[in-house]
Amino acid sequence: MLHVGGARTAIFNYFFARSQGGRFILRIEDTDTERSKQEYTDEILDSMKWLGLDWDAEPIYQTQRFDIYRDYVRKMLADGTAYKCWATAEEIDSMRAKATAEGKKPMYDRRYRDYTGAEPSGPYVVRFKTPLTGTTVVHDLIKGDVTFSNEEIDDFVILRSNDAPTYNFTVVVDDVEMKITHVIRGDDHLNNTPKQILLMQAMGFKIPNYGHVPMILGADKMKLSKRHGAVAVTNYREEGYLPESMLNALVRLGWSKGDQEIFSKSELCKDFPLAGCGSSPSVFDRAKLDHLNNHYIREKSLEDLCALLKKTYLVDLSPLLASESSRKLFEALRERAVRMTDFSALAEWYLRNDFARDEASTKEVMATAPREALEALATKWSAVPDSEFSGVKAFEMIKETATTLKLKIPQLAKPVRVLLTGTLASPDLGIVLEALGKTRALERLRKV
RNA sequence: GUUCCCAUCGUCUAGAGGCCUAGGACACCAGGUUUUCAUCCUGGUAACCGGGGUUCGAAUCCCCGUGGGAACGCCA
Repeated sequence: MLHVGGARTAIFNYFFARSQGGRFILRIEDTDTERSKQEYTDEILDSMKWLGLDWDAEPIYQTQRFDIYRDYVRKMLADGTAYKCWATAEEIDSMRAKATAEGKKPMYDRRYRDYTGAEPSGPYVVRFKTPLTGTTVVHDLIKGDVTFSNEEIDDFVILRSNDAPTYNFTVVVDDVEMKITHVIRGDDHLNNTPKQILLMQAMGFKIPNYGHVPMILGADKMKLSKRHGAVAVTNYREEGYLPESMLNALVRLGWSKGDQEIFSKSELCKDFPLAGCGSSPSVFDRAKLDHLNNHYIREKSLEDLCALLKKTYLVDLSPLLASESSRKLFEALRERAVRMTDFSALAEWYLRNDFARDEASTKEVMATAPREALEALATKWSAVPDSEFSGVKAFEMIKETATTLKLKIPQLAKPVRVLLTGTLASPDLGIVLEALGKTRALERLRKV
């Protein structure tokens, strides 16, 4: 799945590429043939499309380029910058245990690095002959220069015993072959970067620019994981968030431009200064996402909302588009919807006559409801000719009735609201009445 | 454990030595508007991790400490 961290990285890459007039290319790093599945890739592509991160050209799958990587491995073997290693898993485990016991980093002990004897039979991997001395500096666009001592870096595996190349090797080959100018990724990769630079140097490649963005953490400041609730982009779509909100929320995580909070996709495509990236990790906040989502829902036309609700959330609000009065109601609902999934509950009382009621508030309000006032109101409403019944007029009658019977307006308005909508939290009564119309309003009022 | 990264309100952040009595947004609280809830308007609470330097002056630069994160795989 594409989780929010990955999505944020993709967003930074996308806007950086677009704002620079560059190309944004999607590469599927599926070299772990045991674990990669097309359905996972499909979900990622689906999430990218939903966010509106359109990529240039066809995605490149690394599994289709294995021959290319193997050629490079052969070359390195031939020029002595890589070597075969026959160490077994058990041997490597004990090497690491030994190193740890000595207070060192768990590493391979390089026992086959200079091996010149006869090649043992049995499986082997190919390892990179990492320089034993010196330092490697990552000139990071976000973190600045980061220096690594080469002796900290293992003779890592570049070709597995099943003949599949590893991530650190394939990305190096591809970054160069695909002429990648900027590599922007999570800072969990910062430690990989010197390995990749060393490989590039060994193969005589030009080093691209790197930028490592800080991670996104859960509310407990731990690495974001499933126990923090929704982490997949598709979860958020299901929960009723708009791609605009997601994009806006994610782009402001670890990046800013002065005090600006609202950013549109087109604006970011024109201008996305990398200098706006911060260097400390950030916590993803649902409350802020909610706020943004309400903001973007309000910006949508009723037609767009209706189409989106039908397509993605299987909710049909087209009856609300039908008349002037129901459109006014739709507009009022749009103001209060935080998530797209809120609409069906918000509009239910209008769409169905057997709508669900909020039992608690109904009971409470109706217990003290002024029966005679409700009846008087019903009589007044029914006396109005159908063609002259309006929300404004019907609401005026509520006020009149209340005043005449020496009631405070809310004493009558509250029960009316509950009877009409089943809840105390509904839009303006004038709008409700106008949308409902005389017949339905009366029907509900008489259900005392 | 080792290496690397990071450290401003609860959260996202502004801040590139004097403009900082530390600004904005979300959340929260209070008041106002309103026929309810919400919206909307007004106001409020709330932060520079600690200690040393450097400097006339430090949230900003340096060092140490502390805390957090990441990496150390025949995962990516």
